[in-house]
Amino acid sequence: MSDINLNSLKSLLIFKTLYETGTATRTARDLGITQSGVSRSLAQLEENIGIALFMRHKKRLIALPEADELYGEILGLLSNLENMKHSIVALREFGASRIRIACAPALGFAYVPKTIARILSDNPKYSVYLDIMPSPEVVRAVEAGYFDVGFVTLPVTSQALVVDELIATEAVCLMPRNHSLAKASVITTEDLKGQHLVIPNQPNLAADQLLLHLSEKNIRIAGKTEANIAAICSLVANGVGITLINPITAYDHQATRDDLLIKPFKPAFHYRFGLVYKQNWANNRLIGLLKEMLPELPDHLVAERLKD
Amino acid sequence: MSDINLNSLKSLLIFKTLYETGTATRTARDLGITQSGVSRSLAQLEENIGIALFMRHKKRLIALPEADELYGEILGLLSNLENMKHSIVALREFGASRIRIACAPALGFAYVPKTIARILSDNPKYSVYLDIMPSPEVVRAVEAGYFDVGFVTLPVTSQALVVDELIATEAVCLMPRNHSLAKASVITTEDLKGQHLVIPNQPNLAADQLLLHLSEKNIRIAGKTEANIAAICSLVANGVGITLINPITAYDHQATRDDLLIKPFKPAFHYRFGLVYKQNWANNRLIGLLKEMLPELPDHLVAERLKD
DNA sequence: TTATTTGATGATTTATAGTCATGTTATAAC
DNA sequence: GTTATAACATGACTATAAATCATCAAATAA
Repeated sequence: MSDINLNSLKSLLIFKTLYETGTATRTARDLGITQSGVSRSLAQLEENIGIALFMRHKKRLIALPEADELYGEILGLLSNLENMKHSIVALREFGASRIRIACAPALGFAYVPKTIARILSDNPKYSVYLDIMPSPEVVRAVEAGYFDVGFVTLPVTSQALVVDELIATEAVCLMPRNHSLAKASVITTEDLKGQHLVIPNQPNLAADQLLLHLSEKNIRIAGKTEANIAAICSLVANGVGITLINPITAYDHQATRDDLLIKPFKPAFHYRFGLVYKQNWANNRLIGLLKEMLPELPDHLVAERLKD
Repeated sequence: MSDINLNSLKSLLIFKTLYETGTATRTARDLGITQSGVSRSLAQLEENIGIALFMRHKKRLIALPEADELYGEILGLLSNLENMKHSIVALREFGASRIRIACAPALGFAYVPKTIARILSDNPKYSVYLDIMPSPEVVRAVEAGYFDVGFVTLPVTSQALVVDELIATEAVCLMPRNHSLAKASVITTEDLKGQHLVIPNQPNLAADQLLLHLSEKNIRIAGKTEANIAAICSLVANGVGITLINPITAYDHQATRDDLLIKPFKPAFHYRFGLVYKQNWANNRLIGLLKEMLPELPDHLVAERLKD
């Protein structure tokens, strides 16, 4: 008597139709059941919620004020339910349509946004949430469930996540168009002698390798500026110095300004980027799209072993 | 496969708990059912909506991205349902909690609003909708279902509605405090000779009776002003003339200004007010309250036969 | 290796929802 | 007044859906 049991939405639907049509017979016909079924359903609903909803007067069902109010409530609930059904259809059709992406800075400012834009132009239904953070934080955020997938600089060590390698490239040298090295076709470690270097302030495998290499070869640079990766290109363009940087970031920035030059660099410092996610996302359509829709890199930037 | 059958909310609740607890065993314990029931319910839900929600991996259930989204949807739906249950409990406790009241002007500006205020101060849960219109329109509006109850001037003829008589009073004479008749203790028809009368412009039994009576007795008045009942008292207070009016309106207005006098009038012109509503509201609690909570009238205003 | 935990499944029971046949009451038609 | 029609209720029955029991298989912890 006291606790309301609304597991069966059917009785609510029958009530709603009854309220709208006014007679049990008509309701039964509309819903494709029998009149006695409607009568029973109503009686049971009233018993269940402990409220008389219709007055039985001269063999007619007359809606009581309580029925008016319940009807209003039910309209809301049923429309909510209808929305959910639509969402389910969409889910079935397109799979999960929301993805939270954490992205390392190297890819986060243009490369991944470009990818997302491509996906969304084909499938406007998806919702995307994108944030940029250093690779180690990306890994932690995905492990913790704050994000669904992460773009990271490889290698990463995480036994909880699936790691797909996506891109392998070699560092390139970025310099102002009017730089003294502008005519060289390839830049080497030797060329850096006496130069001012601009390097990322985040721990960075390639930059570390470079500095180690310079010290091994006993090459002295004029000085260095450490900066956030988003600011490096601007520093270079303004003549602060030259930088060794992953080619994706380099091309992303060069595309928006004409005062920068990109040069190959020897020896090769490798950058590898990948996607990390939990096992349960393995067969997800959005993950698939993220991999498929990555912009092509200029051929000469792709490391040999990924070219096949 | 294609049409979604969500008659059973139970499966949604089981899914929700499963999503939250992470294991079917725990879910079963929490919900007081068996583990096999949970397993079956989930399998059936997935089959029903055509979406895999959990990945079965090493005898564990791992939520898929689709489950994340469905969970969000279900939270909304279930909170909606919870609200509805609360509404139902309130309905059971207090009956229908919304009432639409149509009211004749005589009672609509102060008497009924005062009643409503009393009811709401005791039971803030109720929602009230109040409108003012002439008695015949009140009757039609209630018959048509646009309003739940109506306060009307009696008599009314409607076989579709229940009519409860609430108040029987006699017309009183309202005049400015500085009027020449201000010293009389009782006003009679004779006293109206040569006076300017202010009367309601709506068809009105008492006013009609008065005019008939005056013409029968061959009493000539100086002139008359017909006005909306809401404006009559202001006209009187400003010296336009005197009026014969129902005592409720008279006292309502006199209470807010000190330049008006109320005098008994002979012979008696009766006013009767009543409540009209459809049969299905007969036992409604709000109707009962409306009757109970009417402000007391000063004793001398109540007609003899209602005094008991 | 053993004990424990987890989810899945066949067989069975239980509970629910609905039908059928019929009854009663009211209204409309003749 | 009689008859036909239409409304809702109800006892008895049935089909369907839901849950259980008992048991299995896989994984993990002791």
